[in-house]
Amino acid sequence: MATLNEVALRAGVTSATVSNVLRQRGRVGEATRQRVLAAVSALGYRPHLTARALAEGRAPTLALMVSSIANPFYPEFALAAERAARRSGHFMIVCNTNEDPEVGRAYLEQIAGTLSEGVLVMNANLDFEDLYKTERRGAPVVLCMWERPDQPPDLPCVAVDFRAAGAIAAQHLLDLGHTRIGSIIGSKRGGIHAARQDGFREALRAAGVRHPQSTVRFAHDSIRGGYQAACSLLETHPELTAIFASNDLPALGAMHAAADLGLRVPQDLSVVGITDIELARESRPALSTVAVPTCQAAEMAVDLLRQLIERAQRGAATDVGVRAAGMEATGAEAVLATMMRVTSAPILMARASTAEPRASKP
Amino acid sequence: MATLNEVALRAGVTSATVSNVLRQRGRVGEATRQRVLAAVSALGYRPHLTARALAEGRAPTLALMVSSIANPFYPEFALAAERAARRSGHFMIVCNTNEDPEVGRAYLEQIAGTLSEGVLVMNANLDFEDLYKTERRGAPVVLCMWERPDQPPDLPCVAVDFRAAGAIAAQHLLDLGHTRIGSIIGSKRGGIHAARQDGFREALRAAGVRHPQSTVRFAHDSIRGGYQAACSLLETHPELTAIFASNDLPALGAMHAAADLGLRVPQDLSVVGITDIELARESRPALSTVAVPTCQAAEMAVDLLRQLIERAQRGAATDVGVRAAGMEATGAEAVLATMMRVTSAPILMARASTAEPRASKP
DNA sequence: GTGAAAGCGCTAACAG
DNA sequence: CTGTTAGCGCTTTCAC
Repeated sequence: MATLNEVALRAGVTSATVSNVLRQRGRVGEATRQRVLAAVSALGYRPHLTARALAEGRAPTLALMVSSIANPFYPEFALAAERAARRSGHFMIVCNTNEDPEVGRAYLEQIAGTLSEGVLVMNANLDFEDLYKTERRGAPVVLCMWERPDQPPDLPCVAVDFRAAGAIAAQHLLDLGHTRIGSIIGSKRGGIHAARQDGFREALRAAGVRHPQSTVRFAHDSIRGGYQAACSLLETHPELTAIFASNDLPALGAMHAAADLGLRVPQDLSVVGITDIELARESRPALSTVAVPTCQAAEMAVDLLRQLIERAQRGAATDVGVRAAGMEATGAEAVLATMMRVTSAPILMARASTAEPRASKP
Repeated sequence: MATLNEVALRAGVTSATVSNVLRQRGRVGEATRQRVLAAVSALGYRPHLTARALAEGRAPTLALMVSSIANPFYPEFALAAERAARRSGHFMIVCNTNEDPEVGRAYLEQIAGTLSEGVLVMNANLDFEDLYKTERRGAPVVLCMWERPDQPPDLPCVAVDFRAAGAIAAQHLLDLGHTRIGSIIGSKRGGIHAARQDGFREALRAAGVRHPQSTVRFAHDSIRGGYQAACSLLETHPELTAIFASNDLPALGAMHAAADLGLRVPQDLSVVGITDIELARESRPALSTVAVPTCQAAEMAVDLLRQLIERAQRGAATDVGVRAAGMEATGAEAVLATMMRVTSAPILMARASTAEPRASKP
């Protein structure tokens, strides 16, 4: 691998000049410019990214922390995030934490600020303390899918209004005429899907539809989890005409359960999910769901991160930027702490897994 | 971020000593060692990976080239590969080429040898010339899922015997008593799935079962592609009792098609795929398929890459290592060019999508 | 316009 | 045992 110096030697100039030519900086004589360019291509010179980053005082990558890239939701996000990162001149390192905060900490310790200029966090079960520490060390952190725009966290984030998503799902079922609806929440009670559950529940209440605790199941956020929860739900509550799942995977599982119990979807049972992962379009019947702007979120997250990085490099002593409504500017720290972007609203994707309830259902 | 020098200052030693302490190198007095360690934790020192890599003459990452991480097969592989990479002290950069050789080239140009020490290539539609060039520049390249152990490529690779996989799928169908079998190939004719098709076809021929061209469809390697191909197949050949798909996604699509055409799987139609992606276990009915050792392949690929990297660093002038059978050692170049590892054999996962054909089928 | 020089943070000889 | 000295390959003032 040819170095700058070798190129310089061959062109009869100094490495500074070659650097200037390559970076289109200052005024270099046209003649030398040509000589340099010739040498560059003759030697097949390519800049050494590691060396460049070190000299520039930056880091060449962004880190994406996920619990496991194998979760069907993440690859779509990762794809969009990587594209966006490339646009800002970064490569993307994928960090699978396997839901283990220790692993997450080890990653942050090692690469934040040294190999990665900033950190994107998908729901990876990280210790917030570790994230604060990372930030204090100078490596910006962005939470990629915050579920409560109404309650900004102490970290910059991109928020998706999942409460609205839950409400939209509920409204869809209500509009079809359902009144006996079960729900499957793909997290612990009060866990990550709480906002979705709240939105759903409130929409039902507003419509005067009962939704007793006994028709709610908390499940693992997977097809299998949804399957089990749905079986339990339908066994104890055969009168249900619809099931809401807080995520697409459990919704898919619920459809399987229905099939195994001899119920036809959507004639005997309607099923609706949230997210609109690719699989939702490919299932049989196609899953009705509330689409969340995944790609937009990824782009906004990377963009926010980029801005934070720029600010950090400029010394954090300058302007204010976007911040959460209702907050006073109490110094850069506080402003950073509540910086939030909100994606566009979730939208209903009515497909084949929902329909009007059959009047004849027992 | 504290630097080595700051730590040294505080401990009253020189940065070299701190480095020695941290890297457990040479003999450092216990007293100074303690002082250094104290300073390290007082300052919260963490080594700067970029600087370290530059000084050591290595690169801190491995690059994984995939066409799109959103392809359901890749995340499982990427997860295993990342784990393995961590073990060898590397972080993993994901490079989505979007099937575009230009994009792939741009990645290779930029990071191979400068930010990434080596390159893992999943079927990413890359230009082989670019890969050779990358290798010549000193960044080892490993093909991760070579489909023909019998025909080693000119690049180090991990091969999976997909021909055997095709044969196993065929044998499964034959054992069940099927004789009228259609096949869906998830690539172009003679394309990437050719070995799977060959293995399948030969097994049928060996058993004396006819498999005319008219019962073969080439399709896009996706659920949708499989769906369309299966519709076409079943429309023109209603007598078929089974369908073989060269990949799980098209197999899943074939199941959907059957459902839409009023055929029950497996009673009216058996479907078998290849790979055993997670989804295969979660489909209804669960897909019978031939499992391929994805994780093992990932680990072997990273391991092979690690060895190549080590060799490249030692100067490529030493030992010979594993190489394809029947090749003479004609210098390091030639040896490298034909280095291949073969994973353990694919195995049948007989699940619910296959059964004996109904005697009564028209 | 171009070169000389310092330095990014760390490692790796080699002296002492 | 510890310090000194050179870099790794590149960028970036600042003179000439």
